[in-house]
Amino acid sequence: MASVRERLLEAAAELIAEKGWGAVSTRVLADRASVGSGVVHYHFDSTQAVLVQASVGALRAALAGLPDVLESSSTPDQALDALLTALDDAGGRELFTETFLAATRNDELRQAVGAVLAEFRQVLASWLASHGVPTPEQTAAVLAAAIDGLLLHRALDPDLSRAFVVPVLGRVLR
Amino acid sequence: MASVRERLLEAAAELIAEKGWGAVSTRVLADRASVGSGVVHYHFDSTQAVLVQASVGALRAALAGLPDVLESSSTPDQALDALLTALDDAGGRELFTETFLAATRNDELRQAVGAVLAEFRQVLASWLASHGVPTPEQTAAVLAAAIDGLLLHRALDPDLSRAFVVPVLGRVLR
DNA sequence: CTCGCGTTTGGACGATCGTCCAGTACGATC
DNA sequence: GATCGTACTGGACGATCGTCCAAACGCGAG
Repeated sequence: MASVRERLLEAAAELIAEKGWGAVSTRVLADRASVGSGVVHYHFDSTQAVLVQASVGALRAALAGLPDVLESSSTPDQALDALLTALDDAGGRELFTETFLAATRNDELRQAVGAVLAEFRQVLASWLASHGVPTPEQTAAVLAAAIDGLLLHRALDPDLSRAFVVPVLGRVLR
Repeated sequence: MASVRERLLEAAAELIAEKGWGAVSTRVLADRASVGSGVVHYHFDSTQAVLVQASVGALRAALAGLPDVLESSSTPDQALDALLTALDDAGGRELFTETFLAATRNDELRQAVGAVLAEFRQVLASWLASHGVPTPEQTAAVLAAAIDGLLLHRALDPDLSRAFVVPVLGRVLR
């Protein structure tokens, strides 16, 4: 069984995606991790701190998986498809959107998210550059934003499948 | 002075963008509208109902402005630029993202947002079609999602200006 | 002036919030 | 077996939550 600290972080990531950042309370969090409510403030300074660490951790985990996803793709369209698939699996789709939104209202979180996003763009840009995509930095930045928007819209509209999206969004990679 | 009902809806739209959907409370809402706290439940069934009506109203208002924005553009890139400008001005950038996110957790809101989104896509698709953009329906759907993602990322990264974005995203319109 | 009605107020209610803390459980050390 | 420190429990605290309601207000009709 994972440590209590890890269980709390896992529970936090689940609950942010499920109920929204503002609706994750100390007791709901402790219940989901199957621990007493007091343990949250034993391992963390505040309930907000758990949410910040959990969401940033999820972002970093997704970033760590990026090189593998890109390595296994030989064309830009394949990479786009693989990217969408990978992000779909990585925790609830809503987790990333919730984290970005919370980052606009919390300076510490904004800095951490900004750092992860910058590295995401850099990794993506260098792959794009080595595969002949023009203006790789700008393309990577816009692509990152577009993918975030797609994660959000797909939660509302199941028709927005990868097969539907890739042929269109793939045009920015030419 | 606008009616109390209208002031409450305005205040709700402001506060959703400012503090997040889950952090708009009955009393904060009443304070912002400069009314007593009880008046919220005189005009509306619940605090959630105010948020739903306010956010859907803002979405519809943005939709109503779309034809004018498109009419005044002659090229796809111009339209994209005008679209980003218009949405920047329409209430806090975070309002749309918050609304979409809340819609994934509230069936009534999901339906209303889905209807507005469908009409947005349809209007945009027919403009794209008449300006020679291929696969206009799919392009409109992906463009709508990409624009939402850009609104979110721009809140975190001021470098993501229109001049930066349009040349890249404009490639999907070719 | 007085009535009646739509509007608004501010406080009461129980539930839940974040945080804190006295107390318990338990393995390691002597 | 006694002692200790870490990990954890569950309840107490005051603040705030959504909702409801008795009372007061403003104003046109009679």
